[in-house]
Amino acid sequence: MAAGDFESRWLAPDVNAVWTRFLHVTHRLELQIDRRLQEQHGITHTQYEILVRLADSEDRAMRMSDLADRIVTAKSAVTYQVNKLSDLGLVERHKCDRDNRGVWVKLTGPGLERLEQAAPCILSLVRELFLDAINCDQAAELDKLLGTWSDNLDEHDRAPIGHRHEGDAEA
Amino acid sequence: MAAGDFESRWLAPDVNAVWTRFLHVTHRLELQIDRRLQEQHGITHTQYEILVRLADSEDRAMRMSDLADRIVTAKSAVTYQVNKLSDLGLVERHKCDRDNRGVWVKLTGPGLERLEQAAPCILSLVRELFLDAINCDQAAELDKLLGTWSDNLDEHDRAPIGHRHEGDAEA
DNA sequence: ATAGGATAGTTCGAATTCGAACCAGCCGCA
DNA sequence: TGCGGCTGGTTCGAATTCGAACTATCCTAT
Repeated sequence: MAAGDFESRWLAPDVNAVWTRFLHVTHRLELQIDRRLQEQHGITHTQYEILVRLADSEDRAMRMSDLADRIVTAKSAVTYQVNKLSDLGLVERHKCDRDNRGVWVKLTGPGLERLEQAAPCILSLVRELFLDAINCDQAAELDKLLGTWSDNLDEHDRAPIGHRHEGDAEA
Repeated sequence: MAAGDFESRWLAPDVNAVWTRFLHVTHRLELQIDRRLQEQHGITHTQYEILVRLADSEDRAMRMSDLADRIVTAKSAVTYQVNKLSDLGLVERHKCDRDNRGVWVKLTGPGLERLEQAAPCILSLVRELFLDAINCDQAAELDKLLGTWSDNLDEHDRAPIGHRHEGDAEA
C-alpha cells in the first residue's frame, strides 16, 4: 500500500497525534473551567460566557441572535439560558424599538456584580492553565493560527446553529 | 487605577482576545464535526471518538474507565454510549479475566467497517479546517503548546470526571 | 483470614443541548 | 396595498451529559 493511499484515508501518525492531543486538551480545559465555575460560583460556563459577552458589549446589551452566534450555541439554548439568568435577576429582556421581533438582553447591576465576582477565579485558571504557558511570540503565533482556522470555518459553513439546510452540500 | 490592578482582575485586552478566539474556534470546530458526522454517518462525535480509540488500541479493546479518561467524559456517559453502540452491533462487551468488576469494550467487525466508512469524511474536514492551515514548524510549535497545557492540566486536577471530592482545594 | 478503603461500572434524576416546527414582524416588489 | 420570502425568537421533544448514590470486587495491612 502506498503511503499516499494510507494518508488519504487516515492521518499521518504525527499529525494525528496533534489532532488527538488538541481534542483531549480542549475537552479537559472546558471541563475544568465548567467545574470550577459550577463549584465556586454556581454558574455554568455558558452562563458565564453570556455574562462576559454582555459586559463587553455596547450598552451591556445584545440581541439574542448575536449572542447565539458569539457563544456558538443553538438559539433555543440561548433562550433557555437567558430565561434562567433572567430568573436569577442577572439579565433583563428589553423590547427592541427598531424591530418588534427583536429582544435586547441587558446585563443588570447584580449581573455585573456576579460576573465580577466570578471573573477572577476563572481568569486565574485561564492564566495558569492556558496563558502562562506561552510567551509573546507563541501567543502571536497562536493568534495567527486561530485566525486561519476561523477563516476556514467561515468559508466552510456560514450557516448558524439550528439552521441546517439539508440540500447544501459543499459546491 | 494601576495597570497591574486591572490585569489582576481582568485579562490584558490582547491576551483576552486570544482566549476568546480560542473558545470561539474550538466550539465551532466541534460543532461542525458533530454536524457533519451526524448528517452523513448518523453518529455523534463522541461515538466516533469511541470507535477511533478502540480501533487504535491493542486488540481493539479498552476498559470502560480508560475510555472515559481518553475521551474526557463521565463514566456514566461512556456506559450510555457503549450501550448504544452495542445495540448497533458496533462494539461488544467482554468480561475481564483479571478483574471481575472490569469490562472490556471491543470493536466488532461492523464497528471497524463503520469507522472506516466515516473516517474519510471527518478526516478530510480536519485536514481542511485544521491541519492545512499550519506548516511543519507551526505544527511542532502547537504540539509543544498542547504538551504544556496538558501538563498544566495534569498538575492542576488529577481527578477524573464524575469523581469530585468537595474538600480538595488545591494545595 | 479479614476489615476498611479504593476502584470499576451501572443506575438514576436533573440539567442542558440540539434541531424542527412554529409564530410574528419585516422587507421588497408588483 | 398586499403577497411571498426572510429573519428573530420561542416552544417542543429527543438525546446526551453530568454527578451522586449504589453494588460488587479488589487490595492492603494487620
